[in-house]
Amino acid sequence: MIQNASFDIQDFLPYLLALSAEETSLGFQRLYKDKYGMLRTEWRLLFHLGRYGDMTAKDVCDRARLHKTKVSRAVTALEAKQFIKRTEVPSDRRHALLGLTRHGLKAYEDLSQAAQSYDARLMQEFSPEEQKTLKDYLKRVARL
Amino acid sequence: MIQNASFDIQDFLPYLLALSAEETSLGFQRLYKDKYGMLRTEWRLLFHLGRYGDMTAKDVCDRARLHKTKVSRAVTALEAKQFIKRTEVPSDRRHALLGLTRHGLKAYEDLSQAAQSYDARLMQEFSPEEQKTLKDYLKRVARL
DNA sequence: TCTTGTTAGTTACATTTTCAACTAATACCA
DNA sequence: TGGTATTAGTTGAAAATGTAACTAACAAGA
Repeated sequence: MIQNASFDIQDFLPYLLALSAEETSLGFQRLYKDKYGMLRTEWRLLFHLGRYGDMTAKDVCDRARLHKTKVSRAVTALEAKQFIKRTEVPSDRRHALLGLTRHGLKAYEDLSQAAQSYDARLMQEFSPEEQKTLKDYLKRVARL
Repeated sequence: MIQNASFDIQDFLPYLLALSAEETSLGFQRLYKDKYGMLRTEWRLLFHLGRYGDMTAKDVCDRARLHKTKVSRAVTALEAKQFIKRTEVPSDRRHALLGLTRHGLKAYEDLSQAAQSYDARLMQEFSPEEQKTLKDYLKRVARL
């Protein structure tokens, strides 16, 4: 059925990454979406605060590679859901420090655990060496 | 600055894939978006028709793993831009065969070439063996 | 041939994302 | 001190996506 052998889209890295990302994100989405009513950006924000501690929205933008409007809306949403709180910084009232509430911490711990299991499930088809290789390569591609 | 060492989001496969996909798709997006005014789904449709020959929208859904509404809209858009034409199948008037116009074929050839160069550029940091390994692993993750 | 079920594709609507413009606070510098 | 430039974050409108309901054509059995 192959017509033009010039270049196969199935070997195009951005396409392979897009398909893989779609394939793997759907399963995890159910966890944070159905259970906590979160959006992808909200989950990322939660994880960054949980893992790396309090930081400003700007820090989240840089670390999580998210646009400021996305972060701004995620902050509003997670604040409304009582997962995070913001504390104004008196020395520079332009930004506010974001941190998890007790409730947010619980959600983070639960989702973090779930992510770990889900990751293990996804990776079970790969040997430990392969797992390390795959993730190392992806970090290089993502410039992490 | 690390607070909770339980599980690092940077090692979570869906997250790594999402970042890598975003990182690599942006560069290519400029090509099909700015030059041809195409959307991601439209580019995928074009590539599938160019590479694998004429097929119905349903075939595209299955092969390209796209939802039928996305494909339906991409078909309408690419038809309006004169990149593809549809031919009704008399034996079953429910579906129509999609194929590239001369204009669409030129766009496909151009973009296919651009994709190849872009892919090479992305992969140049990897040795030939590493390139093969990375893509093989991704195909396994994506269940291709 | 009716009627029930399935399939291909479209349309409508709600949700998300993106983009650009905006406000408010601070920094820099003549 | 005053004026301009930056920076953090918000808001609104437009574009894109996802979901579900819909139409039209065909299939298959009573």
